[in-house]
Amino acid sequence: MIAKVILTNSKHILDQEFDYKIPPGLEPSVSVGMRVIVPFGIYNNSVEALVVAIAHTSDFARLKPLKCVIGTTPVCSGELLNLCFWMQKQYLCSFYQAYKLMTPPKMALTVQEWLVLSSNEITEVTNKLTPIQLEIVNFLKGHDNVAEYGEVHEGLNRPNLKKSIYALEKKGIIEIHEKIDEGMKSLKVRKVNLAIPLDDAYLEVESLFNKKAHVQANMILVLCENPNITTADLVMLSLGNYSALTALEKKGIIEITHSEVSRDAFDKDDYDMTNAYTPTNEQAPIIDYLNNLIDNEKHEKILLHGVTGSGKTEVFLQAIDNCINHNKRAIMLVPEISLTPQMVDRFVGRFGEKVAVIHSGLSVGERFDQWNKINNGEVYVVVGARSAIFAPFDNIGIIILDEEHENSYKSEISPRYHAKDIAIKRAEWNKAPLLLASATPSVSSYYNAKIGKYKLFEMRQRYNQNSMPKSIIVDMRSELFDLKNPSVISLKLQHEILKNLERGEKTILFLNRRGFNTFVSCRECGHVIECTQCSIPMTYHMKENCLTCHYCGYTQPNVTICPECGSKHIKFFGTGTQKIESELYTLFPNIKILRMDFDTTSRKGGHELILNRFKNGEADILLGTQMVTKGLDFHDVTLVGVLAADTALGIDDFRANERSFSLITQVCGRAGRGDIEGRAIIQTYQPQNPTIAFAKVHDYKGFYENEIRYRKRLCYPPFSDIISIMVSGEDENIVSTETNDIGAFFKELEKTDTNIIKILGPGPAPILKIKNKFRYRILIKVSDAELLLESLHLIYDKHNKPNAKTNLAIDVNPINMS
DNA sequence: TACAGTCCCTCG
DNA sequence: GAGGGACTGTAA
Repeated sequence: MIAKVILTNSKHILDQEFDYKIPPGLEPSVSVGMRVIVPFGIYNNSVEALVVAIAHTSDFARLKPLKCVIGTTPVCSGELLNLCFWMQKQYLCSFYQAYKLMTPPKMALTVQEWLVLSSNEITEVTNKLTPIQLEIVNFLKGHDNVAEYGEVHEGLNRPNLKKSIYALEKKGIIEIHEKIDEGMKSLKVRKVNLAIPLDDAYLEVESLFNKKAHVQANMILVLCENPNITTADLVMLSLGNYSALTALEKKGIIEITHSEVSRDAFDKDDYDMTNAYTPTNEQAPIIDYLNNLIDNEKHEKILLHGVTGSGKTEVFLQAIDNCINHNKRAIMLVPEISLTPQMVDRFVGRFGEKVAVIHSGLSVGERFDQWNKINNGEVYVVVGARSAIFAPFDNIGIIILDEEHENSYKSEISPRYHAKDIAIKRAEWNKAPLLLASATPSVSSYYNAKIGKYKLFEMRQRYNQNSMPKSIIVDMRSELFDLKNPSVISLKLQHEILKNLERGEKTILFLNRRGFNTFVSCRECGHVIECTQCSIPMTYHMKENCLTCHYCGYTQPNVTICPECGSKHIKFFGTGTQKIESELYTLFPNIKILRMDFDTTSRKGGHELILNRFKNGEADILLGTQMVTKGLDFHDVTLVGVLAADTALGIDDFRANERSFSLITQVCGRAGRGDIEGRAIIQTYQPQNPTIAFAKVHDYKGFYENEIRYRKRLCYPPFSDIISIMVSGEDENIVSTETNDIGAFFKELEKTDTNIIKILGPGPAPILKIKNKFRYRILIKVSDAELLLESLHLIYDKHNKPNAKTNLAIDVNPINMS
């Protein structure tokens, strides 16, 4: 039998299949989707690989036998394997890149090479060694004749080092040993129990005390009261030590067992179980419809458009419950920023141990254990952000994407996939319904529902019949000139905040910019301080008195003189969350504010901490960036302020309107979830802008009709696909030339290919430089991206060579156009 | 002449 | 990605 494998070692990204003989003894244990170690290359180095097929014949005459199998079960099901191949084609990435998404981090084996000097009597041959070989021998002599390859490489820093090392091995001067490290493993603990009956144990204690072996005696006493505890706990509780422990084990009084424990992502004891409630008139038909699809194993795409607070989550919970009853699995995707403790509470509260939660706050170990639980079928539901769509389930009953319009579902690194597209594939293959839900569906999804590709459900009423918050638009243009208010907080908003303070109600304020000032410039020469590595203005952070680049994180001390002209007249422009915070303290001296942005939440659990403090009434105002717009459900929040509704409108992107509408609607939806009616103040410099006007009255349909006309007229998605081809690299000339080459290819193709609607560029990207890499780009608007894939693969293969000085990124329907 | 560096191809 | 072979460059 022959195994077709693909190397899954980051050092061998070969992206092709290799055939290996399966030694007869291993035949029963090798199957598709399993990890194996194969001998690779002329020296038969051990390399990890994944079995992607098993065949009877091979086109190659001399096959090597594979060395061994890793683990006992496949890490990749047939479905996920197919998904890897599909992604490889669709997203122009390597098999390895796709495979990495489906397995937990740090799972890969590491192979170390140890060099051992085999004899000291090398004086005769020493003369015949080349200088490099001599250096290696001397290095080993200085390290007790043994060193790891990496050490030698670092210590000598010579090119072609391996060549000389293998030459030395051939001469018999050194030996090369491989040491294979297994990577992440399950956490093991040692637990202690009595090996003899309890009565005998007390007799032992007595005799031990008589022998003055107090430590051992105490340890047994503690163990009698606390059976099955860990060795560490026993030593700690009994003030004992490990030598006494081994002594007791040798005497046969206690026994030590090794067991695996799961690194639990959440403590189940902290959650109260909740029960399903009777669905409302709007929820019931959707739940019935989904259950019917689940019962009959029928794939369908459903769009659920439900206003904020309409009880979408209960629909998810009941459909998932039905899946579990059918012994099927469910994937529940939420955007990372709405993966709040509140959200997790509801799922864990309903399904308890049947849920695995995957989020960015998990440690590598926790992630590994969660993945294993899913792969072993121990859990039924996965709740997680984008990458949770690759959960290794093989009997999926439903896939749900909450907030389906969210940008975070699109990966911005290769493979540049959209979780929605993966979800569609997996739902189709599993004959399961796919539920897309949002209060502000993406224009493309709503269009698909309108033309009948998706089944549409709408929920117009808030749960408990609460009304939508009443919104007021404040024209910020008149604020400074007519009302002489220099603050970025309008008089109207100040008034409403005061009202809330008096009544003891809570307020959420949203501003999509962190830091104190958003850019710093010289009043005399107009020079704007930019990041040294990116072509991006630096943001001023007052607390640290420094300038930070929000693209690469580069931080430098604040400037007092212009680095360009030496002038002392430096001015700070633009408003960030820090500035609002300090203005609020000036306006309302006794106010309590919690600021939630990247700067205050970057520590582990920071997000959770702030929300808990707000929940416990420790603040009057929650002020923050996008993080405050999603999924928060606080009943005593009655006022929401959008400080600058037009920040997202100015962006040069066809999705600017869509983004603004959704952001404003979502944040306003945080108000009035309790019994008191909510209010929303929307501050803008463009009060006549239709997007803001539609958002004010929560009119999604009006917004959609307006937007889809604009998209159709200018032939933007969903009426076309946009493909971005980005070349980046440290040398601007090389990057530019390469981009022009690719541009020429498509310009030529455009003459005959009717699929191509328009080509923009080649030219520099709007942000020319990020992290010292220059970026040039070509944008191609096509009727159907699928039809251009073949040409894209041609370009990708030609321009994506290893060791190239440039990097090529092809992105279909990118989220970020800068 | 002997070693070092470079290009290119292959790895099953 | 890494190694080998073929080839080229360079110091003696």
